[in-house]
Amino acid sequence: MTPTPQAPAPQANLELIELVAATMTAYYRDFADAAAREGLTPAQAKALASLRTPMSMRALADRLLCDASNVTGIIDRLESRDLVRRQPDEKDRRVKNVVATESGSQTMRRIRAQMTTTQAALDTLTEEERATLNTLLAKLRPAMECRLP
Amino acid sequence: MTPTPQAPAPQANLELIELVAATMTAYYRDFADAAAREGLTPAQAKALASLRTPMSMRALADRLLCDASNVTGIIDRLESRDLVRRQPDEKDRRVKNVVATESGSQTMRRIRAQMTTTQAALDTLTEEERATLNTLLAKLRPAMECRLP
DNA sequence: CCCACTTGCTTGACAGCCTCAAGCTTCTAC
DNA sequence: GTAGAAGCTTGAGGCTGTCAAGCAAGTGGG
Repeated sequence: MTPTPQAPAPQANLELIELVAATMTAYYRDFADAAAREGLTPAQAKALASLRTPMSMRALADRLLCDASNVTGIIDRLESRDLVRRQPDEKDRRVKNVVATESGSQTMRRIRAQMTTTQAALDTLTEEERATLNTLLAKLRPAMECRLP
Repeated sequence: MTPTPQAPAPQANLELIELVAATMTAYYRDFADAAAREGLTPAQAKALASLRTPMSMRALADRLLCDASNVTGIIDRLESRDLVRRQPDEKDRRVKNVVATESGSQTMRRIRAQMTTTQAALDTLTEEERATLNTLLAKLRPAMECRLP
């Protein structure tokens, strides 16, 4: 497959891609720092963040795009701190549903609140600019999340 | 500096932050997948990507925001594959400058070229939209990268 | 019913990432 | 010089990630 008929000059995207990379790196650092302040690793915080709603181990592994055995370890460590609980599923006794405890939810709220760099950066934009960015990212999202082989 | 006089309702940013998070996650996955196709871990690819220009171990550790001892291991593994070389510095004999080999540079170019999901996603935007996104991210960048304690 | 098969979760082995503390060599400044 | 700082490496130890193997529990065909 050749590139789209009138593909944008690849050159045109280079700077943009670099900007996306830089933004994402900064965002990740902000997230990791906030998690660390609560004594969580990025992977633990990511798992906890996914548990706004309860979820089986399997579903969590799919969401985090990693092996189920990896999730076992992460949830073990969260559970040993009472941030999360494993509940047997009623219908299928193989399944364990993971639920955030009240303490886990509070921790997650604190982490979100402590991502001050991202917040502050977004606040340097005008309201209109934020709206535009929102629109653009929303348009970008589906294609970004589409999963190739 | 306090936030702008009429700071945006925090509510206004919630969706935007979630979009940034989603975009960042997708971008990182694209990067990690492309690196994996070349047999590199994300950390190795990140280091290699930083070596467009040669750099001391110390400088690399600062750039990657991690401990110098960590960089030793990463560079060890890259060097054992001839993607990178340590060169003694002429002026300061404590320093080792890390240089990407030709093979290393080629590998990095292939990784960048294989980040097809990100490329394809950006191509769903019109030329004008890409320009706007570029402007917005460029404006966002300095505040995103500013390092708080 | 029973068998084979699949699915959900856990365990163990092993590699890589990451940090800290300790150590070596080489500057740098007094 | 000599003390201290700076650059790099090593070793210990925890976390993340993958794979292979195993157990328990659901599923479907004969």
